[in-house]
Amino acid sequence: MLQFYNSLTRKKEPFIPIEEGKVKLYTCGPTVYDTAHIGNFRTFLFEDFLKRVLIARGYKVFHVMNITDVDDKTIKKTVEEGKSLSEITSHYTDLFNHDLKTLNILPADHYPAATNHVDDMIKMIEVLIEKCHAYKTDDGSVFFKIESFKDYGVLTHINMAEIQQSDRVDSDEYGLDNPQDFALWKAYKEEDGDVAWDSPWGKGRPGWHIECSAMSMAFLGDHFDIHCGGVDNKFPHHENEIAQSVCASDTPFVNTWLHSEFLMVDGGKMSKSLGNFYCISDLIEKGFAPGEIRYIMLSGHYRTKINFTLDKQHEAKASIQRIQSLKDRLQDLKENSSDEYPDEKSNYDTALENDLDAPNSLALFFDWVRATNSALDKDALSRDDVAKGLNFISYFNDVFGVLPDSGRIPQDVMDLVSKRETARQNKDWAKSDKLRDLIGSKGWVVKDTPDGPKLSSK
RNA sequence: GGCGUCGUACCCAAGUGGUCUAAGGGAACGGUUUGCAAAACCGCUAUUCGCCGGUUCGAAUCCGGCCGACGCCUCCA
Repeated sequence: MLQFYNSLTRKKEPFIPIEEGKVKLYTCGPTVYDTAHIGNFRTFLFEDFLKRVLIARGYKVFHVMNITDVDDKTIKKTVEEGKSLSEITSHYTDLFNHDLKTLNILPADHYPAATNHVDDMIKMIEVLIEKCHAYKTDDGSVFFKIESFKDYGVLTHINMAEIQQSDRVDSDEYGLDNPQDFALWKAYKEEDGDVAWDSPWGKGRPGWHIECSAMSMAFLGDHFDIHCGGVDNKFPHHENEIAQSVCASDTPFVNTWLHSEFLMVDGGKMSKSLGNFYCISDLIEKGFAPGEIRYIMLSGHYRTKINFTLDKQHEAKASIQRIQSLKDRLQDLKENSSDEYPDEKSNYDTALENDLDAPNSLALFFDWVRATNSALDKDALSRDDVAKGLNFISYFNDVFGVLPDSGRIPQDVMDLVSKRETARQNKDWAKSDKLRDLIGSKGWVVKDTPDGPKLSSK
């Protein structure tokens, strides 16, 4: 039984999709004003993991991830660089897509861009005004009236009365009924340049939260199964989404809210001034394999903070290689295929079904790895066990996606290996060792096994 | 100030009332194997779970206090 910790109820609860066998999933995507960093990707990788587990457990997943391509930050960038909004956003959207591919993240069914759904947002705002959940201010902006939604704060348990007294709220917005009311539509300002849409309230642009409500509704309907994001989006973003959506449609909005914790770097916040600010391309340049990045991000539970450090690459590499080398051993012995799995799969599944308990499922998987290696050493594995084992590794990798694609071995490396074999036959160990170093310098490791030399990439 | 998370070995990280003298991975060391390696396997590395009290027959797990780290509180995943 699949169970998730629902941020809304703050409890672990059985997952029951609205429509049997299908899951409608919405995940908050990037704001395309800059390159997404590894903190962003922790969340996207968590969502990928969730989706892969759902698929592995037999659900058909319909996944929508938005692209925020108009907001304060994108507009600011436009002004800074003297480019058009679409030039900026298409550039960073391309980079984002590239990183998704690099990290082997399963593509969503749709990546709607906010600017393509302004009409949907306007319609939704009109409904909210009609129902007296929103009001227009003198400058032509529209705000959501928090008071009008009695459940405001269900997600974050925020007490609006107290916040009002907080020093941190600077009321630079005039004409609001309540300083906490949030913008659905922002009236055009000089600094917006040519970024504007016509609306019943005049020229302007949508507020941030409304896009997710409008687009999730457009693709997934009023009421759907799972909505994910990083913890920092709980307030105000998701709280506001709930308010808008519920008030507009008069139906429940999302059944299960899942939030992933923050990524820390070197024990603290990632920041450019500390020099610990990394994007995916930075890590690839530093020699990280995509699978290693995935392993680091996925090996901690999604609801705990993980601390990213460069030296974790070593750990990830070693763990992945351990799995890969077992796979190679089994592959060499494979004689038949099978649809079955080792018995250990059942506990592994149970761990994943328990709120995506990746650390535990990894531990169980490595238990099996050791047991299987041990059996192989004693030559005690049947043909069926070999086939089942390969299935298990492939099933494991369907969810974690950390094993490297089996790369082709370059011809020059193959030649060096056969030269070395000749040297070894002649017991010319000095030459043999030299050749091994040379092969190593080309990025490959030779292992001498009773069945001859085996190559693996470093 | 409000809300919330966390503190387990050299490092990462499970476990949340008894089966815990605490999984799993990395690292170090010793051994088997190997021409030497690599990989693999075996052994070894916390009688103890930030500290102090309390509840209980029994706590890493519950309660209280303290110390420490981190996050959110209007646009940051």
